[in-house]
Amino acid sequence: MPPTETRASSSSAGATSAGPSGARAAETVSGGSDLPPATVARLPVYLRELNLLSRTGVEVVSSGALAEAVGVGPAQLRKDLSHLGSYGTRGVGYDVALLQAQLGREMGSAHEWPVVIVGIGNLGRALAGYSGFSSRGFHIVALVDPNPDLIGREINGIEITDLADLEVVVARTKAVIAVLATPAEAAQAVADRLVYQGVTSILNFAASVLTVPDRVTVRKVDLGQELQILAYHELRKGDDPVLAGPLTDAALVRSAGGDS
Amino acid sequence: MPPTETRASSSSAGATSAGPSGARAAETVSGGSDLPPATVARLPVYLRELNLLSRTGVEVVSSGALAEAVGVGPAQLRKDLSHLGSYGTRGVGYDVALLQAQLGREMGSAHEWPVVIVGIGNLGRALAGYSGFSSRGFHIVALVDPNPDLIGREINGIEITDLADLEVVVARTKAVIAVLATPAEAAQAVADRLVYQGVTSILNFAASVLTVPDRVTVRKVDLGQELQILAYHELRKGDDPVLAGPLTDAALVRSAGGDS
DNA sequence: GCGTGTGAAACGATTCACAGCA
DNA sequence: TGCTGTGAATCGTTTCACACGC
Repeated sequence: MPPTETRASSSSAGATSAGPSGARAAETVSGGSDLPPATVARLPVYLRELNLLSRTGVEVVSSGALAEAVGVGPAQLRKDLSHLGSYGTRGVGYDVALLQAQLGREMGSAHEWPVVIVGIGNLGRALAGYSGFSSRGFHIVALVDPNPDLIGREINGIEITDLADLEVVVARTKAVIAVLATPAEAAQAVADRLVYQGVTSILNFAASVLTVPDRVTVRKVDLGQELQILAYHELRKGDDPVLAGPLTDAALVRSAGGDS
Repeated sequence: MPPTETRASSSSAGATSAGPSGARAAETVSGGSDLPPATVARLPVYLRELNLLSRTGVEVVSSGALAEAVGVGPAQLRKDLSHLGSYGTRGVGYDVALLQAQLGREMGSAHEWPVVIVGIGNLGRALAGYSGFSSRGFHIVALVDPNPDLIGREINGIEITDLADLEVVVARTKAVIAVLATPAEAAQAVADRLVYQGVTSILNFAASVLTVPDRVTVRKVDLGQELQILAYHELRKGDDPVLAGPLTDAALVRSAGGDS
């Protein structure tokens, strides 16, 4: 019987933890540990806005102002921040620099994370040059692909390595975070090799479900899926059915609303 | 006073509806209308797997099998599907073709959605050629960018148009879905123009918060943010405190777990 | 028997509302 | 006075458990 594994799926779900087996991490004393996932997903947004504010010279923000800027409710922002401790001043607001520091610490902004990208197709190539990675402390240290036409070529000063050498590359660069931009069929096999080599976080752009051991965190980003969700909402907007819309016979009358 | 607007934020939240004003949609009788957002986010995944199954010749799936394949609990899958009606057979499972059809209808898979991409940088270029779009019914009908070096060039047979002509392009192509891959600073201005021109769904790759009228649905995908969330989890893994984190020499014995 | 469909319970996340402190 | 920090209320989602029909 194989050890505990989880399937990682939706674009908002990272999978880790929870092994029914031993583990039972010892509620470590130091920094307050795990925040609610929903909060974790928002912290980067707050952090980005704080960086922006501090660059503009703002020294203090109220929860109201910051919340407005990032598009959440003020109460939610306060609750989120309260999970990390009390870094605000009543009647005043939050010290931007302080909050920035605390938040950055929580998110590991100080670290320089080496990242390996596997699959240098359309998307992988774009990710290799994406400035949003490097600007947030992620260094692309290797590009990996099986295509002989690509191997040896450089993107942004990084040479593309043969997929056959994946193990070597991961070991050499000591990367624990990997980005998967391979075709769906290849994704699981690559993931297995990455994980075996010590990678514990995977950002998966392939449209397939990965099965990984519990200790590995996977986040899936499926661009096609995102558009499909938009299409879903499109379908039930404007009353004009797009013609070719076979269903939708009657009632899409927006607000049918004779009340009561 | 401008009409109701919402800020759209996290990668899992689409914003629409909810206007505190009138609306109050009348619980329309016909086809079961809006599904819970969490369900909507999963339907594309189910659909993809069903397509796969049907291509393999499978004719029936149980909730258990399908759930396993897409990485959710069987109960969740059944509840999700139950929102669209009863398309399964008790004691047997779901007819793949039928379910595929129903689900496809719900997600508008029959439609051919024209899509405009604004911002042909690294990412925009990749998205322009991304097969995951076209294969799911989304046709890239225009690429728009202000860079004179790009205007007139072609990607995948589509010519890049001047951002100045955005309105013309949207009008001509009748696109209601747009993809934003501009720098963060430009995103809001472009979004405003898109919305004014009749676009009602935006997939936003820019790392900034968009403010749009209520009727417009926005989904944000922030790739840097995704990595940051992974980094957060990385930070609280392996007990070895970081120290530039080479850890992993020892314990990666796949199943650390001497059971019990 | 077996697997769907579904109410009910459990859980988590968001919102409200207010006490407490600068 | 004003804004934070937080219990309590609300809302949505997931999970459980079982009745129903093939």
